[in-house]
Amino acid sequence: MRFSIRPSVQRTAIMEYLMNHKTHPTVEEIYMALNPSIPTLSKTTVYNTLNLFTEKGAVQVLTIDDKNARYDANVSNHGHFYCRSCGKVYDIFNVNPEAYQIPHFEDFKVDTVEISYYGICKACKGS
Amino acid sequence: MRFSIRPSVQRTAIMEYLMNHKTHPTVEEIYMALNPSIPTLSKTTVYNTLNLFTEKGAVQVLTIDDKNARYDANVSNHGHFYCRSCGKVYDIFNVNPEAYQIPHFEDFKVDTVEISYYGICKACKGS
DNA sequence: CTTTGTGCAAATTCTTTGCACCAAA
DNA sequence: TTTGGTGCAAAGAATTTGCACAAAG
Repeated sequence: MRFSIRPSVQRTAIMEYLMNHKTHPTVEEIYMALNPSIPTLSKTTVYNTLNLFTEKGAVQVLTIDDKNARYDANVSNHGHFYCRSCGKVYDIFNVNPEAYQIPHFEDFKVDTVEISYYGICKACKGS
Repeated sequence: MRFSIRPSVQRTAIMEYLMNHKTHPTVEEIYMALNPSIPTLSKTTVYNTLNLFTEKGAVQVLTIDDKNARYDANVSNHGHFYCRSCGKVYDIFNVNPEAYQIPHFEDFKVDTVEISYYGICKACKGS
């Protein structure tokens, strides 16, 4: 693992889960998914690990959902859609790509740009 | 007050506070600011009122700060900068205005676009 | 041995809910 | 006199913290 993070069974499993599930999972979802294969896993460790990954820039936290933090292993420029009905978070690619460029402001040193779309997804619209 | 919201002392005070303080205050900040002039005011009412305003589209909740909901009475198209050091939220106008247009996606019906910038503000940089 | 990681339990913080009382139409 | 608003206390939910034990270098 690059980013100078020492691997462990737990850390590797969490990173692999994030890379294989591009659903922007919550801490709870990651914990529930990995607990069967790592029965000793604690939610504290999931929190610790995701905080570490975030500090090191290995993953991005999305604040799109005010109830839970969502994690994304894709750190490249893309947006997200949050369905107000089912709560799922979807990736949005290739929309206003220039808006993701880090702007240079007089009074603020920007390091991250987050673009979030809110509404209802097709699946929920039908129901 | 338009938006078909019945006025009350509390509601009017909260809306006026938001219109006069464009600092994207938290529930706590609004409560603390108004409590001296309305001693009976409860935090529950601040929550109730802001939820009502949000449902009616009279104010916008910002999810930029994962710790607290921030409220903005300016519902027009603009972005926000969050200082990771002091936690203040600043308005960002006239940057990529086209990115605030509601996009039309095949699978998602979008009603809101939120653009958030994260970093360190000038005041915190110096310290 | 010394540093780092894990995980339990407890604490903290933000927000919502249930319910009784008050105010307005 | 019925509907809607307020506010207290309690509940709920997400996240962090303190600490002891385990693992790794």
